Amino acid sequence: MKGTVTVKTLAKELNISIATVSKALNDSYEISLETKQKVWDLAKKLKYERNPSASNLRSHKTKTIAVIIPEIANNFFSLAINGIEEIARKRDYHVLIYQTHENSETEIAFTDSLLSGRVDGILISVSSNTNNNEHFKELVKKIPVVFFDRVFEDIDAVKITTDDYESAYNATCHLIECGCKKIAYLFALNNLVTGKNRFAGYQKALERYNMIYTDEMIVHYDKNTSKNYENIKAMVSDQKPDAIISSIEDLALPCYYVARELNLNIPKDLKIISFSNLNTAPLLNPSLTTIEQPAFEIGKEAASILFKILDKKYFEPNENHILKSSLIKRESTSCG
Amino acid sequence: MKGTVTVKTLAKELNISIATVSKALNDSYEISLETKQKVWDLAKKLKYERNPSASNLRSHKTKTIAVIIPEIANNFFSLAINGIEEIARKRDYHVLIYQTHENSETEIAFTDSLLSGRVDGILISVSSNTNNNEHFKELVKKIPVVFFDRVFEDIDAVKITTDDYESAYNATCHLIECGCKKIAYLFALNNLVTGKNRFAGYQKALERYNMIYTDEMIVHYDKNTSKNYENIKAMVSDQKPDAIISSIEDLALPCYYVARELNLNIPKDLKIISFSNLNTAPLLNPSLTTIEQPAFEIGKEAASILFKILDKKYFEPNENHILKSSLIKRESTSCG
DNA sequence: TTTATTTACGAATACGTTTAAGTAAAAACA
DNA sequence: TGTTTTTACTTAAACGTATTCGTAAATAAA
Repeated sequence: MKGTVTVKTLAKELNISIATVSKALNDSYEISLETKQKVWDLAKKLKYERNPSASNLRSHKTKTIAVIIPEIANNFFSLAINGIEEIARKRDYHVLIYQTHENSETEIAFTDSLLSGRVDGILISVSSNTNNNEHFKELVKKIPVVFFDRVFEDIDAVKITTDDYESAYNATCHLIECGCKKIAYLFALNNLVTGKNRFAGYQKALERYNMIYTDEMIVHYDKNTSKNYENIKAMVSDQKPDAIISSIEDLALPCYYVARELNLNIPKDLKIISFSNLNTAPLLNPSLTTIEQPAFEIGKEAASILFKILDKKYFEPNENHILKSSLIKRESTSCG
Repeated sequence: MKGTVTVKTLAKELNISIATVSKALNDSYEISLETKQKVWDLAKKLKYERNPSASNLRSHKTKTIAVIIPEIANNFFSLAINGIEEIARKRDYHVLIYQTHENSETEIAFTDSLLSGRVDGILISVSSNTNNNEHFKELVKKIPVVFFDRVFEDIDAVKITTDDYESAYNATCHLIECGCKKIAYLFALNNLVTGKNRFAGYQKALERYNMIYTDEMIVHYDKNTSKNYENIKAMVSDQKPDAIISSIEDLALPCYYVARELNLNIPKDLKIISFSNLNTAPLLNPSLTTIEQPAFEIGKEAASILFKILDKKYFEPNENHILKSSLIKRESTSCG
């Protein structure tokens, strides 16, 4: 690259050594303020930008973090990235994005490739059909990793989650208190604590009110979008539940279509409640009762913790930070 | 880093030079298949991962692109990133994300910092209050850049846009044909061709039907969300339009709230149409007529073109690729 | 056979930065 | 005064890879 301005350029121009220039740029105590100022001024004038590759190679710091998520085109994850980006920005860190599309192999390929020293740390929300946590157990030994929202239980790393159990429990109670007798459940993330806790909260609430569920009332998430629609439709037709709890946003919207198709009135014939960060929830027809996760805050928290680890100011890897979700009651569960 | 496996490790193990190892890893014709195979096998066995910093430093190729957008938590942009990521994935490229939050200075800081050789190319959808295209004129001389959706007219670079003029024209005609007599316009992106074209399409349609608009019927986008709501409400109260065209999604939802507040029935009293990629548009109350941009395809196209440029297989920088949006008519504009 | 060409590799250097180690001069101390 | 310490720099060696150039052996051409 001709014309590139490097430390050499600055050094030659100022008649000092490149070491001095480098140290001045890094605001080292070894350099006099006078010299630093000269270097900074010239650097600004010549629009010097430190070559990140050279810097990384020497210092082993990349000022880059990776975010691995299932899907970016999802309200929850894009809000989380928003939070992550905000924190990264303050620290002048760069953010790499990787989408797994819920594919476990892709996920492994990403994490493996990130071990080459491309990033300082990783934020990950694991793919729903990952059941191999052995791989992650190895990963966390090699590079700082913070898990958020979709996490494993027995991994020696910091995890940021929401109160999945409690919020599912509360949501179910809300339905029961509205008089629902048969509450179906749309099950997703079943091999992650996230999904397990949500389901457990649902179960516990039923138990408390001496209610039961059968396997026929549970619809499991399918990668195939139209399959999901079909499965929900079949379940609703067969079982005729008077309420549905959806453990993820993607399964809530099909419910609306199913209700229309089967001529069921929401909330009269069928009440719906879903984990969701849809900002149009209040405007839906009818407006959707949601369990809203603090997605932005989760992102911020995850990134903050990661940076604390990178700063070596944090030494409790096996900790679970739990943020509170909020149940926002709307028309889709209005009583009577 | 102790224990890191480098070319040196492989070379020592196989009793060959590091040059040979490096060439073998890059599948050079200079190396015999036999040797290559030995290197590949050992690399796999030892889980060798090429150090990207060292590689970049030497080769000046980063296998990384940057995406600069106003907001990630926006359906259009997250879908676009999705498309970009898909293409990048196929090429084993890494994707850095930067959010400007519609701040022009942030935008300039990002692009400047990216000139340090951190990325091979840039995809950008410019911030709405950027009116300084001089900066971008300089930028495109220094690094491959592809603009998408939010673009400038007179920049010597490839631009990927949608048929903003035509789709705004068609949308306006649709309203007029429904009998609307007074069509208000929510104006955004006014210093970009994108915004200008949309407005021009609106104007042209009115003109064709010998209709007029006054400045009072135009609401300009404000950074402040609640201001937007207030401005729209004031305009609707004062002007009593029978239809609104919103040039961006963010201004469409406030219309729903305003209509509720003012007790106006959509579509009877007020028809609404908006540029939008909301996947809940069909489920809103009432469902929203949208001009839907092929966001995913725009991302794919932008990334594809960027890679062609990086491959030196593309030499028409000043070209505008126009993809078609689709007008999806729903209840918010239903006639009679 | 001799000569020219091809094949397969190695030595050495450069990419731009950081940093350990060394040093002269200035300042502080005895 | 001489001695130690501090200040402000410089020298030189890395970090891990890619690449130019050189070369010995193998093959082809004469």
